[in-house]
Order: sequence, then C-alpha cells, then structure tokens
Amino acid sequence: MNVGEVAALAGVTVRTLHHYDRIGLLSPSGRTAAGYRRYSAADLDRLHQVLLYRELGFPLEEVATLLDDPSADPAEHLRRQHRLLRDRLERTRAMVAAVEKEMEARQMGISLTPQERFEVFGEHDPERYEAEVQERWGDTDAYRESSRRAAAYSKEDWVRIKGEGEDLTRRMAEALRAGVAPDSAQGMDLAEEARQQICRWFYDCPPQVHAALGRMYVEDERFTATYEKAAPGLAQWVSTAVQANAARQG
Amino acid sequence: MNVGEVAALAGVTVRTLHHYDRIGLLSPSGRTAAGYRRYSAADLDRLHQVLLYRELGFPLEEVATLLDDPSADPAEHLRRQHRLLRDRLERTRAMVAAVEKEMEARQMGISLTPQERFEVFGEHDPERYEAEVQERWGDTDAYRESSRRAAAYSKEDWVRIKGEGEDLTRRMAEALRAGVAPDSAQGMDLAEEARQQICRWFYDCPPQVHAALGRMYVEDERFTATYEKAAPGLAQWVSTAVQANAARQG
DNA sequence: TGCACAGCCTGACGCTGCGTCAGGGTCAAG
DNA sequence: CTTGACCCTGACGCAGCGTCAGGCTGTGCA
Repeated sequence: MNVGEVAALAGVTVRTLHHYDRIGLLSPSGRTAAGYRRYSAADLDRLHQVLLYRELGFPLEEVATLLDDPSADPAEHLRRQHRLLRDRLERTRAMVAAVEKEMEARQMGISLTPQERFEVFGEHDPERYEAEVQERWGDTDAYRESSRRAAAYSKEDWVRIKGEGEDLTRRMAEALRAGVAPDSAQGMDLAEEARQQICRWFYDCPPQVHAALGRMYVEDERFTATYEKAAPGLAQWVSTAVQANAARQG
Repeated sequence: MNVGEVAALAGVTVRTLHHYDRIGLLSPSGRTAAGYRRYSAADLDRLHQVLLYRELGFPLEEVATLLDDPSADPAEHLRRQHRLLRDRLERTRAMVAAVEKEMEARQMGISLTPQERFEVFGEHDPERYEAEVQERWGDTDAYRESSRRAAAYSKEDWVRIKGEGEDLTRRMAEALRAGVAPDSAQGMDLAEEARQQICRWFYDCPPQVHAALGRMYVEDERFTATYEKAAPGLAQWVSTAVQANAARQG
C-alpha cells in the first residue's frame, strides 16, 4: 500500500507517516523504484500498535523501545494496553461523575470546595502518568519477573495454553452432543471454566466482559466458524452458556 | 494562595501556571508588593475549567475564547464537558472491546483484518476531533440557537428552574410526612419526575446515572443537609425512591 | 502521443505547551 | 542575620507534527 492509502485507513496524515519513518519508529518495508513508500501487512500491524500506545500517552521514542523489545511478545502488548485502557475508563468515569456532582451541586445551590473539584485529576499528570507508572514498574524486580514469565508463555507454555483451550472446546462439544442444555448447571460450569482460563492466562475477565465476548462468538463469523468446526451449533451453545453463567454470577 | 500551593492542589507545575499567566489564559487576580502571584477562589474556579477543557483536547487558545465568551454561563460549560466526557467514555469502551476482541482472536488463531483493527480509532484524529466537532457545530444556526437559549437560562428561566426543583422537594417532603413509602408507586413517580427535570434542564440522565446521584444524596453530607432541612429523613427517602425507580425502569 | 491532474518525494520552517536552567529577590524560622 | 524554601523573569530546548515550496511520478483521456 502507498502512504496515502495507509494514512486514510489508519486515520492519520501522510505527514505523520513521513515523521514516523524519519525517526525510525515505522519505516515501510519497501520502496518502489521511484522511491515511493510501500507498506506491508506487517507494517500496518506495527502502525496499529504505535497508534494505540500513542493514544495512551506514550512518547514516540518509548513506543519504539517497547515495540522493539525482543523479549516482549504480542500478547504482552495486548495485556498492557488492556490494563491501561481500563485505567483510563475508570478515570473518565470518575470525571463524568465529578461533572455530574458539580451540576447537581449547582442546582441545589451548594458549592463544592476546590479540593473536591481538583481531586479527580489531581496528581494525575493526565496521560503521562500512565506511561510513567509503566516505567517505574519496569524497574522493580517483581514486575520484571512476572513480565519475563509472561513473555516466556509463547515459548514453551504456549502449547499448554492452546492445549487447555482445545481440551475445553472438546468437552463443550461433547456436552452439546450429549444434549446438555447450555444454561444448565453443567453448561454454566463449563462456561465458568472458560472464563477462569482467560483470567489465568490473559487478563482479569469479569463475568460481564465475558458475556460480551460470548455475544461475539455468534456475531463474528470467524469465531463462529472455529466453534462450528468442533461441533455444529457449538457457537450458539457456548454463547448461551456464557451469558447464563454471567447472569448467574451477576 | 501562592503559585506553589495552587500548583500542588491542582496537580500541575508552577511553570504551567506561569505559562497560563503569560498567555493570558489565567492571570491571578492579584500580586503582593514583592510581585508574588496571588490566586483567589475565582481563579481556582477558572483553573478548574481550564484543566477540564485541556484534558478534553482543546488547544489553550480555544479554551480562552470559550471561557471568555460572555454569552456562555457556567451551566453551559458543564453540559458541554459532560457531553464530551461521555463521548470519550464511549470511545474508550470501544477500544477496550477492540483489544479484547484481538486477544480472543489470537487465542483462537484467527487474525483480524487491518480495517477492523483501525476502525476503532479510524477517522477520529484522537482528541482533536472532539474540539473540532464543537467548532463545526458552533457554526450552524441550529446550534447557536439552542446554545443561546441555553445561555438564557441563568437570566430569567433560572428562577423557574429553581422553583420547579424546590416545588418537587416540597412535594417529596409532604409524601414522606404522609407516610408514603419511597419504593411505592407514588414515591417512584416522584423520583421519576426528578429525573425528567434533570433531563429537561441539564443533560440526558438515564436511570442508572440517576441512581448514582441518589447514592450521593446520603453519602455527601451537604446534599444530605439540604434535604434534611426540608424534612428529617428526606435524604434517605429520596435516595431510596430514586434507586427503586431506576430498578423499575432498568 | 501528450498533457493534465492527483499523488509522491525531500527539505525546511513554524507552532503549541510546556520542561529546564540561569541569575537573582523574598520571607519565616531559628 | 543567616539559611533554606519559595518566588520572580527571561531564555533556550524539545516533541510531534502542520504547512508550504519545489520538483518528480503515474495514469486516464483526448
């Protein structure tokens, strides 16, 4: 793809891509004879990561070191991004609540103290902080340890993770064939097992989040196809089981 | 207050306050004989607004024009901030969902198309866009009309708004004294009326949001005091009614 | 075959929103 | 009256692009 196409796709300007090329953050993997930049699928992948980290407030140079770190596999980036995004969600929620409180206070003729007003973004140093926490944590042994363990996943444990997942899918398919109802206790137990697997290997996945994932299993045909390959009707079955399990816990 | 104190309170650096002074965005209302900046409560107020708008991605110059617009009363700023914050909340939620989808896809060995990956922040031009939409809308007649009407609140209708609020509070107090249960149909109807009032005059307030406000009525002593002044036990009564009403609708 | 027009290239300068010294007064405590 | 924390005003620097300028490329159509 040419710069213009990539820019349009990613929602950035051509100048931005030029800039990323110049500073070595994202250099297209090829050029035409005339010197035109040519971006490959892998380049798009990287651009995606760059934009996510940028949105999270990381300075570009740090983004480069993060993405070039050979000890960090893709899954680790996803986990980190997920964590930071959830932090931001929390913060935004707090700010919305603060504005609503202020409105309510106005209507009732109460005026809030300055401390109250500022506390929602006090200390935070808006976006920066998220990146800094990363940096700080990056220096502690504990984090490095856990991070290294995480990175080690894709080397040897990855097989085990995949195996566990496939094993569970197989047991679900068996249950389906045996006529087990997805919203029965047994069906929900299987769904719960799936949720726990995500928690253990990937990220903290509360029932509500899991329910959203469940919906995706029937809405996105590629996920559907993967389950249908194990057993016809399994996508719908799993989706229902997950929802029922979430409702049971909620 | 001195610069250092203000800076600590608001979570910004002294340099930032110097900068805001220099560009005329926020000049302290006084100076000591020695030239020290002295910030008043009104200055803190303004700083608060500045930081909110800044966080929302507005360039400082635009923040200045917004805050110096004489036809914009405080309530209008709150409504705008509220709207923009909710937009951001939505966007962040979408990004979290996208990362989760990507994780799930990885685990199942599916790979997403570039289009899919970028769509969450495609087009958006991260923060900037929020401000731009403002600008664009600011040019349409419809918006200017509604905006002017909104601004007119605090001039004459403000009395009516206050009146409506007090009237409702009085009727609630009467209900309480008459022994009406807060979670009875009558109690919930009163709560619903309160919610509608917020919708009409301030911002779109779905039942869930209203429930959160209800909790505040008993948690924040100043809100509690306002209600207790109308009738002892009213704060708890209103809170319960609001929650019941939200549950009824949810 | 040629040309018009969109798209690509490489400098180079500009702008915002501060961070970061430098060099020098101020004030409260001890 | 001194020490250390705090304040002042320049002045320069830096990230992350926006925005020309000046020139080559590629293609659809006459």
